[in-house]
Amino acid sequence: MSDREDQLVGEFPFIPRQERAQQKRKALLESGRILFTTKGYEHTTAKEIAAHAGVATGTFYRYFSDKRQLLMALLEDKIDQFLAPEPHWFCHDPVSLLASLLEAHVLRLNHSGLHRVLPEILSKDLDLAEVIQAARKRIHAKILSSLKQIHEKNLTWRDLDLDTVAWSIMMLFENSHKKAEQTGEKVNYREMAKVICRMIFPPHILDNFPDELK
Amino acid sequence: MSDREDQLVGEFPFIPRQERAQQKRKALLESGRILFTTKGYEHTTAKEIAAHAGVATGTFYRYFSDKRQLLMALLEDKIDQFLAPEPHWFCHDPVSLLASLLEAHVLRLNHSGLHRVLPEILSKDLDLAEVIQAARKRIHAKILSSLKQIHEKNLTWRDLDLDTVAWSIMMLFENSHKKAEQTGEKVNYREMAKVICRMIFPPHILDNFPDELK
Amino acid sequence: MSDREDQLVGEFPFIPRQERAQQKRKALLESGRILFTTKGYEHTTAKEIAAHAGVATGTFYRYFSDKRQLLMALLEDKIDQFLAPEPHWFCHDPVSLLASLLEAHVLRLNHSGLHRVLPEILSKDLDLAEVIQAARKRIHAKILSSLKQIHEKNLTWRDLDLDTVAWSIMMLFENSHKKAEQTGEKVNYREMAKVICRMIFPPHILDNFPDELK
Amino acid sequence: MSDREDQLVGEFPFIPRQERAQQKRKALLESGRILFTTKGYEHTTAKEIAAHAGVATGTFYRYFSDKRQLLMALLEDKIDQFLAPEPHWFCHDPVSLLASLLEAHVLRLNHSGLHRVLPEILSKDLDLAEVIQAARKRIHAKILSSLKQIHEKNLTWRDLDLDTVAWSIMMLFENSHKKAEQTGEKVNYREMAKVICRMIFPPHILDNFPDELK
DNA sequence: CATGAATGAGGCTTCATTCAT
DNA sequence: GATGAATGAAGCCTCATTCAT
Repeated sequence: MSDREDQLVGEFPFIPRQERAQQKRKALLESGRILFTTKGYEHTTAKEIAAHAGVATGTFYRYFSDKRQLLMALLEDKIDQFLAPEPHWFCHDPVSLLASLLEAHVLRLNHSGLHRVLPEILSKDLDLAEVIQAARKRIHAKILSSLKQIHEKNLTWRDLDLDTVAWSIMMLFENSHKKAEQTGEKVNYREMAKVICRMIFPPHILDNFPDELK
Repeated sequence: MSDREDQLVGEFPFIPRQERAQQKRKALLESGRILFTTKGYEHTTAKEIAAHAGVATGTFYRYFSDKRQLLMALLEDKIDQFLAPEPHWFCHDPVSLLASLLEAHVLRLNHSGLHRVLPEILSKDLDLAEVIQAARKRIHAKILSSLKQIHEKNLTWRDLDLDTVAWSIMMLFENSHKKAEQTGEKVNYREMAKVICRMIFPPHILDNFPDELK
Repeated sequence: MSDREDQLVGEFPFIPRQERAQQKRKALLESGRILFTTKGYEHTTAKEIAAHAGVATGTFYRYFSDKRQLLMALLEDKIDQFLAPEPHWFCHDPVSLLASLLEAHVLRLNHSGLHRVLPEILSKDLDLAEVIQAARKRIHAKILSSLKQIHEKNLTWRDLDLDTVAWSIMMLFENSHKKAEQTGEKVNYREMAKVICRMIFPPHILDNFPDELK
Repeated sequence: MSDREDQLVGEFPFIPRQERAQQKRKALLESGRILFTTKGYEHTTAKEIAAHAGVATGTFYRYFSDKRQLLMALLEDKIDQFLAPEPHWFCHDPVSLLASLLEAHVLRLNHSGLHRVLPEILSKDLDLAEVIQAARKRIHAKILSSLKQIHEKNLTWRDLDLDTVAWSIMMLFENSHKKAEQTGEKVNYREMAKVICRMIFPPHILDNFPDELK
């Protein structure tokens, strides 16, 4: 933000270079996001992004070395969002917890829409594929460790294969947005959460979550 | 080589046009499949496919109107495979059933590899996206109907949301191949099957599947 | 050459693929040569060369990977021509010999005109610069060895620095075409040859070239 | 730094506009010279020159209408240097004279390095080509007139073609720097001078230059 | 005056598709 | 039918030059 913004109201609008530039950069990012998610990555050209952002083609290249770099900038720090959040089971009501996590996750996904671009690129961009792969492993490890904690407390099915459950949870999260896309209806996150919980907890635990975790 | 080649010696070599043509067509399809799954759809050119199939560029266009059509021909009748098979629960051992279904599913996927091409195209090819969507709905309906049958027989959790479970099963099937890709290890289909079964059946049913269904 | 060319005269003109292709390649080379020498290398675009050759832009890239490669193809085996020929002094009349060598050299240069393109590229294309440098050393060595032979026969100035003379001869050859360009008149090669001979031979040798060399 | 900076301490720093401007202009010229000679004219961008000179891109265009004009400013008054100096034969030792002229010439050339840029532009810039051409004619005329003077004094070969000799001298001067570039060694200017003198003077003159010219 | 962001024409190159042979 | 050369539209990117601040 400009130093001057907190000055007198009504002053002649002055936006310093950097901020203007940042605005253009942001406009380009936003245009890129919109076009990528609308038409697909390959079918979007740098020229189009620039035009959509209201700048000349050359301006695109002032801010991004190429289309890929713009995409990377869009994905930066967002990758983990596409996968799944780490659940914390220390909660008296895992169903509600998961339901809210799911909802938040789907909202995040749909906010940027970038998750729809990923599949298109992963087959061609091995670097990015590796990054995603690594992120998935990270998330998987986190979920696994969460599961271990409750498993040690005897809260789960006794013969639970934690690795498989963790992976299943991750998959259901990653694809949770597709349900709405498919049916056109609003997703019932609570029901999804119940299904997930059933994979983990025996009914007597679910029905009466132990007080010591509250 | 044609089946007819081992016919009478000295006979004028006669391979019906259609058969030769079909060979070329098949070669093109196979080359397309290999290159699409290897390098991605967009990054594969018609020329490359033709070269890989050992025919001229122009020949490609005799058999296929364009690259997209070749892909469609490849996908033809295969789309359902990418999604999930319809399970039949009338079986004394649902875990084994699902495990074998899962394994067969993953083998099918990896056999053609075409499921890796789909994500790349769906964002651009709305027609195909619709086809896939329709297929998914079909599969979903089938799984749902299967679930209904066992639900009516009181074999499942009483408060099961069949729709959500059907969808979850479908997602886990659709993505089952990713686990191997991620971990590099062989997938334990039995454990995955157990997880899925847990979503459906209460333990007492699972442990002792009723005889009347055998 | 086509198999059909030795067939009946008057047959429908059929030029096989390869030959046609070679014609296009030659047309592109010739167009490249003309445009390079006319407008300069940098100021000539691949598109222009293609247009001048009467083909589409893409055709250019079927025959040449880029502009540089076309130039290299033009220069191939011509580089030595731009420098200087190796004189053979075993001749009863070195002036006439040099005069004819000079004339032939200038004719060669002006035939292709490519020597005018070289200076433009040498500063940017270090690979080519090295090739030229090597060629110059080769020529220099040849001239030097020629000079040594006549020096050993006591035909030259006694205190001749052969290296410097060889180099001077090479420079005068390399630049001989510029005289015509500058004055607009026809060059008097004989006078130039006399000047060169003066650098090498004392007058009594020049006036009466020894018989044993005839 | 300005000459005025060492003036009175505490004085308001006053550097006249023109002087500052001249500093920038000089910096741009110097940066242009360095980059042109290093990377070639076409491969140097205005932005680069400005950056190298530590000014903004736009500033470049305040001082020079374009890249070409900067080059012209660099060449201004230097063109004659690239060609050859006018020798004055009224000297008791023409070899030494020419040797020192040659050395001075090569030093001048290498000082700016701009002679390496010329070839690149001549093919495209007909105006400059004409300027150079004119300069060459001027130099040629001067050398010719020098030669005439000594020719009239019977100091030269009797059958000297003055025009050709003048032109040869000019060529050897113009290209004298190349010898060092090629061999990597230091040039022996004296030997070069001897070669040139041999083109002009008969041995008895060279060995015993007449006193009346001293 | 200085700045450097913005412009957009223009060069390079690829590739889906056509078509003469 | 088969061939593969030819096409040219379209994408990528650079850079000389302008202009608002």
